[in-house]
Amino acid sequence: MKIELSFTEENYLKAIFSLSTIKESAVSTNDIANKLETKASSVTDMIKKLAEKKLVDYKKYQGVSLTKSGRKRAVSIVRNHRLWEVFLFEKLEFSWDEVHELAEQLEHIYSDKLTEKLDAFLDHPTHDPHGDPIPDKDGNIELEKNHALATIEVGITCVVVGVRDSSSLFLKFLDNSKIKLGSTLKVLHKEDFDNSMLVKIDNEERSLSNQITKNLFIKEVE
Amino acid sequence: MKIELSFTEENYLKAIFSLSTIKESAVSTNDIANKLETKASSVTDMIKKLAEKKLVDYKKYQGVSLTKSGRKRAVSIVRNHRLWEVFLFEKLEFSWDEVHELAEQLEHIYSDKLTEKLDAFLDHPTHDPHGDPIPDKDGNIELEKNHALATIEVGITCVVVGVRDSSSLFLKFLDNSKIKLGSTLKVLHKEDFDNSMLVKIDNEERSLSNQITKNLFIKEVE
DNA sequence: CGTCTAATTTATTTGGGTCTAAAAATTTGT
DNA sequence: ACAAATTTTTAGACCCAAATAAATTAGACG
Ligand SMILES: [Mn+2]
Ligand SMILES: [Mn+2]
Ligand SMILES: [Mn+2]
Ligand SMILES: [Mn+2]
Repeated sequence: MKIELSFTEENYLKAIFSLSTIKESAVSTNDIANKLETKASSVTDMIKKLAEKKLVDYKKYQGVSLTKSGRKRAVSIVRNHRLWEVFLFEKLEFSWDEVHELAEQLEHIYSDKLTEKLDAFLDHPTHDPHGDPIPDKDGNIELEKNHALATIEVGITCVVVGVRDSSSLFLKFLDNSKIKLGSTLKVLHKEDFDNSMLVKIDNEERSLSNQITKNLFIKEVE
Repeated sequence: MKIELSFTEENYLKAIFSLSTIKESAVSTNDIANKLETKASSVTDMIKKLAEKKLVDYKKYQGVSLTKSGRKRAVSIVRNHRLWEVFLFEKLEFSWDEVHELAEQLEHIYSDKLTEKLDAFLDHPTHDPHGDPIPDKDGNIELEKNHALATIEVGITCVVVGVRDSSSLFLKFLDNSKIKLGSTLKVLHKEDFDNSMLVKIDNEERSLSNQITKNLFIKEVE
């Protein structure tokens, strides 16, 4: 019922999906090569294969975009990935910087039934441990125009809802800084010189570099 | 720290392990070929690769046996497999005839940490849903000289502790027959003609063919 | 038009796994 | 003990997925 794809093919679909949510237009060969750390020529090859299988629309030199079924497949991999991350984080008590790597493996174990059972077992979570939304069974994914902490005005209070950078390094830094999803923080000052920010968190004043504030997604609270 | 092996290499190790628990001596090329549904020549090829990697001891024409490290690896795959089966069966509520296929995939996701976390989450189970023993972290595995129901004398009462055949067909048959691990049954009669057996189960008399009694592991109760 | 950049083609490579057919070693049966 | 049968190993080839370097081409744009 669901065509067999290799891990690599699935990873290409995921990459194209993720790139096409950033810029709305067709995705370029180079961008994909870049993301997957491979060469443009390899990407062209793979794109042809995926086009054969009707997973992408492809016109030479015009970039590539997912078809209905390609998008569906990509989203289901993302759903799988994020559900496994929740499982690893909540049930097995892995830390949020460890889950991604394992989920990269687990996401390819494809079985609709497994995914749905897992989803039910986890009580239909809506977000993964990094604050990213989990697509529903039908492939609908909440597209939240996240704003980064960096964009917030002085005086506003907000709560952390996600991270842009899920690298182990950044996540560990946040752990050490006692910043996690749900943490409340108030912007006290923005430093024009280096774009760093002074915030109050846990009744403590802390300076966060632009590198950090760019990568923290927040929601304002009234 | 743990050498990378392909799925196929791991499956060969598992096959050799499983065959060498049956007959104590070195395992023959043909037996492996048979088990993995491949050709003897392919097996020889693979054995050489595994010997290179010091996972098996191999002398031409003398069959093959696992080295310490080969055995360790094989056992850890089996451990992984059976823990995932428990997870799928107990937590996700898959039926016992569905879990094996998925576990064949999941067993290859190798991460010591994942295995140990899973083990703890499941509360250190000792047996999988088919009654097979789960090796411990150090690779010790209970070798129970299982006897089949077929070998039991008339008049004895016993309890089902495992199955030899884990095929979906057999397991579904058992489900339909309301026979499961822990079921108690008493042998009323053995039919010499076709080796079938008359048993009392759930206060009901039932005739079980030799095909069935050969594949049910039991423990006598006093 | 000419030039630059991005994309594609082509020809090869690498790695993993398998197979057939023929040769060699071992086992079996008398 | 020896020929026949069986098992195992070799040698050579094939196939597939994926990647690459190098050469070529298309598009964009001043
Ligand atoms: Mn992730
Ligand atoms: Mn995530
Ligand atoms: Mn199994
Ligand atoms: Mn089992």
